[in-house]
Amino acid sequence: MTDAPPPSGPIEGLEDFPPESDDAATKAAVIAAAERLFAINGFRNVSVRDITAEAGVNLASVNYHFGSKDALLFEIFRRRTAELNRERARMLHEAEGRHDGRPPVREILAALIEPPLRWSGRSPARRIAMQFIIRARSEGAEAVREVLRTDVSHLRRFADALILARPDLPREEIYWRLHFVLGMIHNNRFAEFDRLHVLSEGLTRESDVEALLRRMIDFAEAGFNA
Amino acid sequence: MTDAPPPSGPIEGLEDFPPESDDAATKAAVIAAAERLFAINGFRNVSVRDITAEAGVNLASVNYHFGSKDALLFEIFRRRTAELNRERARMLHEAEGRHDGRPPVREILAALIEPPLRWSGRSPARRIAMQFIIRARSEGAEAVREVLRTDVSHLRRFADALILARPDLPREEIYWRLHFVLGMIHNNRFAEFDRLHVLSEGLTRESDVEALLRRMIDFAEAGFNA
DNA sequence: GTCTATAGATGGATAGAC
DNA sequence: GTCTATCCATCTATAGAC
Repeated sequence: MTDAPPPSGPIEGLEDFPPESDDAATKAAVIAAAERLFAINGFRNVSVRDITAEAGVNLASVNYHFGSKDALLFEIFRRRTAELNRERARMLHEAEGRHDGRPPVREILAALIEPPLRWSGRSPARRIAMQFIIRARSEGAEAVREVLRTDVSHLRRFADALILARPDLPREEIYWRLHFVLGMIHNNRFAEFDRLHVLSEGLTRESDVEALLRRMIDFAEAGFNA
Repeated sequence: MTDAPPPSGPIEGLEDFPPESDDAATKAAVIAAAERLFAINGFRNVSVRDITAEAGVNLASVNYHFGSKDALLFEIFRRRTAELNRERARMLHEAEGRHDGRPPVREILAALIEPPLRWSGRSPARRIAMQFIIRARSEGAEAVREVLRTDVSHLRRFADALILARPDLPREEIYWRLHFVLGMIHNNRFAEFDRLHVLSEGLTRESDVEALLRRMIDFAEAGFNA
């Protein structure tokens, strides 16, 4: 399963969960290892044994610190999505500041799209975190799916901003178009990029995040203003 | 796992795999049951025991007829996607016939979007089939992912048609926009619809397939022509 | 070709010593 | 809090009688 378990020393992806005690160091190592393995191999292909081996900690520590494998996944998912949505909210807030509380559609969409895109292009740790979120969304256990189905708090303000920006559109239309934009975002998986790469015979390069970002926002804005 | 194992009699979803012999009847029952359970509960939450119980056949028959659980999933996936892509190809072919071999962007996108959308809205069996495809795409085993990554034969003619329709656009741009449209399509899952329903406070009704179809094509066309 | 019984492997979780 | 050893449930896959 894992080909290159890192020895000791600083663990990739740890930067966002700085250990504050010896206890927290173990938790952080487990989280970093689990996030990486889940992101790369998928949830059902990673066992607790894989995680603890990769983290260089004891097999029992997952259950000791998190309660269960599912609870571990859930905790990582909540942390990462909270972090991501904070970035999005901040960008939206800034756009509102620039436009008297009524930013145009393009800036609202940029606030929604940019953070996940930048995560995908920044450090390896960030790319891992983003792929983890994307995979957890579709492969996660019941708890994750429950949150997905019912927690829309982070989307509410985006929907409201869009309604304010386009008061002429029926609200129903706004929601659907937001749904389409989210679909575009969630489709940014490794596998889909690979496929696109094959189809385009190497023409598409997802590593050029700035270009991809511009393309996505152009497309989404035009669709939204159809 | 399964709450209502159907008794004997015609099995839902069987219509597309008409049994041609007694032997094929068992295969068809297994396929129908597996497709339904996978679509509703997800791949990792359905065991071979669940499938054979639901199908009313012997536990061993999955391995006897298909070789393994993974191979069963793979066979259903191949059948269904082949069927779906035949419909898409036919629609594209017809559009080409109407426009001297160079249909406009809107009709090309319609040929891509309409079949999966109509599956989602037609019979319960078709809706199940569509959800199965969507779930298998993200939860499937290695064989499915391998096909996803490398098999682009069904997309090739759509990409070519789009290039022909928009010779002014860089080909790279065409491929990316096609990727965005595919993202919109793949996002039509039960869970996403549920979430949208919560967000819109019941305003969105995915059961109105005609309206959703028009919305999707409008959005995609505008995005493509940005 | 069906079915029962079970092999064989995996993996989540935990007890209990340190 | 860590670690080893191990329990135990679950599941896929198969052997072998019919």
